[in-house]
Amino acid sequence: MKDRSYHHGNLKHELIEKGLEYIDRYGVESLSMRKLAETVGVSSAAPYAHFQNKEAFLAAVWEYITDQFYSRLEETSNTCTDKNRLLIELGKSYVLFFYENPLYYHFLFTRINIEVSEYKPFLLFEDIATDYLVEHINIGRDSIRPKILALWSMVHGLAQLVSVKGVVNMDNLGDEIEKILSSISF
Amino acid sequence: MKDRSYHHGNLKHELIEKGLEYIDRYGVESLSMRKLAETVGVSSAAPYAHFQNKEAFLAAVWEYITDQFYSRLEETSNTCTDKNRLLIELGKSYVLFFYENPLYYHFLFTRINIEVSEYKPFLLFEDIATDYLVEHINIGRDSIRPKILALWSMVHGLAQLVSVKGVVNMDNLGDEIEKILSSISF
DNA sequence: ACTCAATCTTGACAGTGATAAGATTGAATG
DNA sequence: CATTCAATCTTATCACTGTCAAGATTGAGT
Repeated sequence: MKDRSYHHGNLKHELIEKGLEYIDRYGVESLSMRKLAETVGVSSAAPYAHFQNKEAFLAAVWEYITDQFYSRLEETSNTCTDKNRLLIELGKSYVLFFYENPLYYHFLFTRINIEVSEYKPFLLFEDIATDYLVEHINIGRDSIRPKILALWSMVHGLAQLVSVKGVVNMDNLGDEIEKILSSISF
Repeated sequence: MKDRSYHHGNLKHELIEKGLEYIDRYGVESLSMRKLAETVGVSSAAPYAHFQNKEAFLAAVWEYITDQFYSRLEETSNTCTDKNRLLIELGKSYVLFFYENPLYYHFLFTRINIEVSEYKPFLLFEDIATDYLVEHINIGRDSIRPKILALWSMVHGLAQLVSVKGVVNMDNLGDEIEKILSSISF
């Protein structure tokens, strides 16, 4: 907590946290390394001791947010007692996470070339959805893939459409999402 | 076509076209007004005679791309003879448009605060989907809204997920999309 | 032929990402 | 405890960006 010392002591982590905060409020577009450095109380070149360049810094923030997203899904998965509602609850969490932080969606999914097999939140959703469908639908585990993708697309798309004005009634968003997700069948 | 004349003659339109081309190739992130001006063969401040600022310019490009998107959907709607396949074909066009121009999705849906009732491509999709469901499902026109949103979310989400590596088999993407879209029912 | 508004250029400003050179330090070593 | 050294931070600087004010150029209408 030595605010005035030459060595900040916790700069790397604080840059990520403050950067996250800034992105959440104003978006990536207007984030600058210099402003960020000043916010943290450090010279404009200091961040480059911890990150090769701005892109590398944003990548770090990207992983940070991804972890939050994953944790949210994981928590939902763990706390949901009614297995019949697991898929719906997971979908709700998926959508609500980005409704609560609209700028994250943009930031997470448009900057970096994601590979599905390496993106943990996707894999988690896929696993749970697969188990669910195997349990509730009478088809084999292999012919299930298109349904998984349909479901996933729906949740993923809804996560973004929710931030479009006028699409969904925002008053009781949870119910609204549930109504939409459960309006189709397999 | 007077390339060397003081007055360019067609600057505004050419800026939009070249800007579009650039975004398509490298993304919005790295687009600069100065480079663009140089590309077109004009001084760095010239664009500001036609656009208040960079944001206004990007807004113009945004409308330009939106028009293309809308035209694509409209054409599909007009040329599809089999009314039973209209919805599927529309969904395919929706997804394929962004597959062919992956950077457009990012550009269209993350910069500007869209209002549904003013976004023509959304309205078109909604109209067609509504007609289709009314025709094929035995429920009233009012209780149909959640299904529309589910369908739309799915198509919209798939449009983005398709650009994620490893999600869909790219060899015959059209069939793949159709398989996914038709794997659910209402 | 003249005028004028639209268009374009030049020159400047502050803010940006980034790098090189050097200053400061905490921690490990003797 | 003194010394060393690598990690960390500052300062100075670079090329580039968006944008504006001032003035130059021109085509279209009088």
